[in-house]
Amino acid sequence: MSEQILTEHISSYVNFSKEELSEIARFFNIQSYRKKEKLLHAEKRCDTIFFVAKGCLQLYFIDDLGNPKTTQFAMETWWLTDFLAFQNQRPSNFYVETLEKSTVLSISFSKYQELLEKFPKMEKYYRAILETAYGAALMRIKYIHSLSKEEMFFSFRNSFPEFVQRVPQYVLASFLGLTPEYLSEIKKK
Amino acid sequence: MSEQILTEHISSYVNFSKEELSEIARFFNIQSYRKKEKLLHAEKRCDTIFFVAKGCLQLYFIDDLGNPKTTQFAMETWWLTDFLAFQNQRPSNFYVETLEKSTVLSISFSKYQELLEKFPKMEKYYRAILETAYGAALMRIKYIHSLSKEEMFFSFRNSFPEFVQRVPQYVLASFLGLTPEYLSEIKKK
DNA sequence: TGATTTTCTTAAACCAGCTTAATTTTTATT
DNA sequence: AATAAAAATTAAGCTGGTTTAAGAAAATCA
Repeated sequence: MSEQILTEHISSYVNFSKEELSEIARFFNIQSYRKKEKLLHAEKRCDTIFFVAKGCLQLYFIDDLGNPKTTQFAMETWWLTDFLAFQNQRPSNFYVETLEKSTVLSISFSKYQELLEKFPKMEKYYRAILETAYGAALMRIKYIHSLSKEEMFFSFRNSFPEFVQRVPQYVLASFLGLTPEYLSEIKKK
Repeated sequence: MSEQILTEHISSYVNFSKEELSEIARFFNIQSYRKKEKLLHAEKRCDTIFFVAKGCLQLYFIDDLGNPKTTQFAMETWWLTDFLAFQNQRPSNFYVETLEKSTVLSISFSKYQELLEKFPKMEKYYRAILETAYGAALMRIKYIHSLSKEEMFFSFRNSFPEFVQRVPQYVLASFLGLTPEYLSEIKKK
C-alpha cells in the first residue's frame, strides 16, 4: 500500500496513532503514472504538492531555446512542487513530470490547509522536511559556485550513485547545468 | 525595540496574544554587531539561527583559492543559518557575517526546540518561512541555469534595487557567481 | 525480428566569462 | 587634511565549456 510509505515517513518525524494516520492518509489522492506523464503544467495554477511513494519525478522548466532543464529530482519519500507558486496560489514556473513509472500521493492547497488545521502536528513534519530541503538547496548553491562542471558530476555521482544509474544522462546533464555532450566527454576520462 | 520587529513578523503569520509574544521574545538573544563581525564560524558546530531585525548579514564560504563566496544574504525580517548543519547539530559549512552594523535576534538549537514545544503555533510560522525560502531557492537555481551572467545581474538589480546599492560590488559579484572584473564590465554597458 | 525513435558519443570550431596585472577611485583612519 | 587601505575599473590574453553536426548505440514498439 502506497499510503503506508507516507504514514511511515510521517511517523519517523512525529508521533500519531494508527487511527490518526489513516485519517491523515485520507487527505491525499493516490495515483499511478506511466513514464513521462505531466502532473503539473507550467503557467497553470500550482494547486498541488506531490509525495513520491514509488518511482521518480522531476521539476523542470523550458529554456529560451526550447530545451527542458531539470531543477529538482524527487525519489521515494521526497516532496515536490513549485513551493513559491503553491504558497501564493499562482501560476507554476515549472513542470512536474514522471521520469519512470511512479506512484504519487498528492494534496491540493485547500486540503493541505485543512490537514494542517485538523492535525497541527503536521506543521512540525513539514517544518522539518522544509528545513532539510532548504538547507540542501543552500548546499547545492555552494556546490554550483565552487565546483567545476567535471567536479559537479563526480561529486554528484559519489553522493547519489543510484540516481546516476536511474535517470537518462541528458536529464542528469541539465540538472547539473552542463551539456549532454560535455558530460559524455567527462565520463570518457 | 528590536524584538518588536520579530513579534510583528510572527504576528503577520500566526495569531498570538501580547503576553505570548513577549514570552516568545524571551527565547531570543538580542545583540548588536559592527560591520564585518562573524556570528557563525565554518567548521564550528552550528547551534544558532539568526533573525535580522536591522542591517544585513551574509552566509558565505571560502573557496579553494581563499576567496569568500556569498551564498545567501539576509536583510530585515529574514532568517539565516546553515539549516542542514543546524538541524543535525553538525559543523557549519558556512560563515555568517554582518555586511553592515546590524541588530540580530538569535536562538540556540535547544531553545528553538523548547520554543516549538511550548508554542506549537510557532511550527506554522517556521513552516511558512521555510516554504518561501525553499521555493525561492528553487527559483534561484532556475535563474542560475537559464540566464547568462549579464542577465543574472540585470534581473537581480531589477528585483532588488536597494540590495545592489547596499552591498559592496565584489560581494554581489560572488553571490551572482561572477568575477568583480566582469561585473564591472557589464555595468559599463 | 526488424523498423523507428530515443539516447549517447565524437570531434572541431567557437565564445562567454575568467585570469592577471596595473591604475584609479572610494572609504576609513589618524 | 594627509595617509593608508579597500574597492572598483580597464584591458589583453586565455580556457572551460558550448555549439554544431554527424554517426553509433540502445531502447521501444509493431
